[in-house]
Amino acid sequence: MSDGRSAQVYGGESLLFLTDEQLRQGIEAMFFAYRGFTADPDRILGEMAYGRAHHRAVHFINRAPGTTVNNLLAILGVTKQSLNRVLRTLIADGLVESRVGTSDKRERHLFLTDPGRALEGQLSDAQRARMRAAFREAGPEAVAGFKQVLEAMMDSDMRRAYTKLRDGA
Amino acid sequence: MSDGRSAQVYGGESLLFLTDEQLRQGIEAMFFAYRGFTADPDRILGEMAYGRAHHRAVHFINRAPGTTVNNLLAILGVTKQSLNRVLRTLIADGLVESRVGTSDKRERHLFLTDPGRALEGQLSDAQRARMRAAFREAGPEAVAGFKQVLEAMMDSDMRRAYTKLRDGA
DNA sequence: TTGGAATGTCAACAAGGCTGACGTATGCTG
DNA sequence: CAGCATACGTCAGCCTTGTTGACATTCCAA
Repeated sequence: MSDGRSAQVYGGESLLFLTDEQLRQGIEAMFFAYRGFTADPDRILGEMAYGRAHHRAVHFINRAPGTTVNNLLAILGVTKQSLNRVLRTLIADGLVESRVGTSDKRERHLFLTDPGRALEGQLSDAQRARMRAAFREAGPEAVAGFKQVLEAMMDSDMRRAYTKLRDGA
Repeated sequence: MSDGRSAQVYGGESLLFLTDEQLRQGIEAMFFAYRGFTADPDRILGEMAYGRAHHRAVHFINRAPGTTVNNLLAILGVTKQSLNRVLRTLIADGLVESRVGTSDKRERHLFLTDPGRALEGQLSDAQRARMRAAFREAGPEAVAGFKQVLEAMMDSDMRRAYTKLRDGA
């Protein structure tokens, strides 16, 4: 598997993009790019008492207002204790509102307040700016390929969450 | 910036791939895909006393044998205290060897031992398997686009490190 | 009415970032 | 040679964010 021969030409089809060397490039590209991807919001969050976990929570609450805690848990892939710690501070600081469910009163539905929306906007503006610059530099076809590969890289659970968010909130 | 109008058609050129909606998809794709990207090595590491930080160190030492501590520091983007904690355990466990430099005796050159190479192989086999499946599913053109966008998303420092590793170790 | 689901909370812990301070060995430069 | 800079290691302490385990509460549903 790591003998560097995983991309022999066989069946008459060139698979040079599957060499270990190509795969290693992809791995390192993901590593370095993810750093850039999080750098701008991290800078903003560093000036406050918040971290990346707060950003993620705020992002997905904004994305799907009224989502339940359990729902958010599944998307973020952390324990309820971890998420709860983050949510508690966001609620205490008045950025997130938690409303008891109407049909099922066990559930809590989460919403951003105005200040919460303001923070979300600030963070995602920064992140979008970098994404926009990268998309513009690479061009539409590259962007399509970028999304295809990323989607194929997800665990099936995450892929379902991703496409669900994408195709209709 | 977040008014959803950032992708008007102007100058006669369609920029529909730059809508806030498209950018948000890219952001979420990065988030979900990165989880998949790290999942397999994390599972392996979880069974040992190691974490993601050890994986990163081992990866880049394998990638550039004899690299110095300072060099690795720059690539990983962490403090020397953070890296040192990781390196100390790897050296103590006999996975990494640290040799005093010959020309400059202040420098330490880092190498994987045989057991170190074995671990690196195990981790990168797992990570490559997922990357290979994703590349195969998406196809060569998507892979090219994937790399283009990721490269464009990096900070310039990281981009330099990435291309340097890519074009000639 | 009872079991289970959804939520919240407390405690304890670990990984892995960070800063600051300090020490040592080595290299370079005036 | 003296002095400053560089490379590295280390100690101490802090933060965020993840984990497990235990337990209480609330409420739906069989």
